[in-house]
Amino acid sequence: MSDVAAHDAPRRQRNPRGQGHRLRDEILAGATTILEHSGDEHAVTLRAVARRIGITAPSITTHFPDPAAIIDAVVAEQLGGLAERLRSAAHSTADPVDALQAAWAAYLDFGRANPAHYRVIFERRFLTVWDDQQRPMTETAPLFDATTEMMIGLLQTCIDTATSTSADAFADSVAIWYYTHGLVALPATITSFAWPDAHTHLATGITNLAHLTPPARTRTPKRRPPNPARR
Amino acid sequence: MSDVAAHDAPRRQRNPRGQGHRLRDEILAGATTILEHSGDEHAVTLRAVARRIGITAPSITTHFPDPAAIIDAVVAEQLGGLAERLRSAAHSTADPVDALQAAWAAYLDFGRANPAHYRVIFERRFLTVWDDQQRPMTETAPLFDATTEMMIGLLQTCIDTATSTSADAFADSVAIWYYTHGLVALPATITSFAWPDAHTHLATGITNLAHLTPPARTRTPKRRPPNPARR
DNA sequence: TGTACATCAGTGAACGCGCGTTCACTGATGTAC
DNA sequence: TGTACATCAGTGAACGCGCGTTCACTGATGTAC
Repeated sequence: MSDVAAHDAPRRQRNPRGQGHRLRDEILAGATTILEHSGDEHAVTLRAVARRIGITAPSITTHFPDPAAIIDAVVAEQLGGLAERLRSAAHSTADPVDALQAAWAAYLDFGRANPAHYRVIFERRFLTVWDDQQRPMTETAPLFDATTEMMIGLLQTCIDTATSTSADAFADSVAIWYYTHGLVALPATITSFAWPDAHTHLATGITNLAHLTPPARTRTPKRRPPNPARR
Repeated sequence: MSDVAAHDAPRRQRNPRGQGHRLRDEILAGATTILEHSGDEHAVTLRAVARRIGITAPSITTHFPDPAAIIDAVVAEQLGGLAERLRSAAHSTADPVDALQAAWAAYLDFGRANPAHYRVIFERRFLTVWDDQQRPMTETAPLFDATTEMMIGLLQTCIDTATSTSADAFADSVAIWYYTHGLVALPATITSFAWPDAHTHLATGITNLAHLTPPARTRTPKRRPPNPARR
């Protein structure tokens, strides 16, 4: 009936002896697809994933204790993808201001292109970077730290090259993060509001929050009707 | 077993004839409590709400067709509470800049004091302000519009009194909204990161994004360790 | 003032569904001798 | 080179659970006459 059910794998060849761990990747891929199509992490059940990749539900237990563990693994994978995009964008130019803008634009693009994955990373009740016993998640924690450090470093470089008058690269980077998160998340939730153009808004927001010095991007004020138009 | 189950209502007196609609309020209150305690909208099931207020599940159907309708009603109610707080804060002072700051500080406080209710308003997949047929939700839509207009008006007043150099009250109000949403939502999700003080951050963020003119609040730059501390 | 009836505000048992979990099993492939 | 056995990668039936939904019912209260 559902889009997900329509793509059930009909038949499947068993992995060769010693290659059972390959199923882990298939489970992850199946869960990622279900998440993307449904937009709801609760749609990722053991049985739904099993149906999709053509195995039985108990086979998943070997690799993941419960659905939450599958989501954790999807989060780790997606966070890796996001980190790679940010790093790539930051390295796309030698100009410090452009690098800062490009990295946050990549963050915005990732969030808009992958709303379900963005949600599961940044809107789940707890992003499991550290587990219940405050032990870092092996994959996620160093990646998370390295990425935040890189983003802060981009603003620090602007400060060091006198293209930003920011007095606190950490605090102002967090400010940019708050802003960009809202830019991704609010329009995704409230679809009936007439949100302004995201990329223009991002660029001017970063200019303001990062205290970028002229020549900064110019702002073009617009007239608007008394009530925001609806789609 | 759970906190929710521990508060099951043991006995209940039936509403007098003609007062059946009172049950609607009890259902709403029960759902609000479950949401607040569990932090998860999926915990609001017909049976869970029924257990909590001491009725049977089918009795709810008279008032709400399904759990989503209950959540919609909770959202409408909570949005009303938020709107009232914003309005009250905005009217607490005659100074335009203080009024702007106070209103957004009230937004921040609401989000931090009621994380589960904030989530269900602003992080559900769709905020049902308009329904499937693009008809406005009777209660929610006018309230939503009036509140956004009021918040934009606060910045417009700053512009009109020359305490803001903003050229676009709408765009810059949306910018503040993005920022404040991030300030509420990101620390709620990522609890292991050393977030800076929220109220200080909010005040300086608004100052920057609203182009408030001096005498503005001064920023006190801080040193920080190379890696953010963890709790 | 009685009395029969209608209505309202729910109850309580039963149903099917999808879920996670269990447990005995299957059948291909490698290994010991 | 055979053959018995162990291991691996799963299968498939069955279980109990909470869920939304159905349906016949109950019992108090108002209304018509």
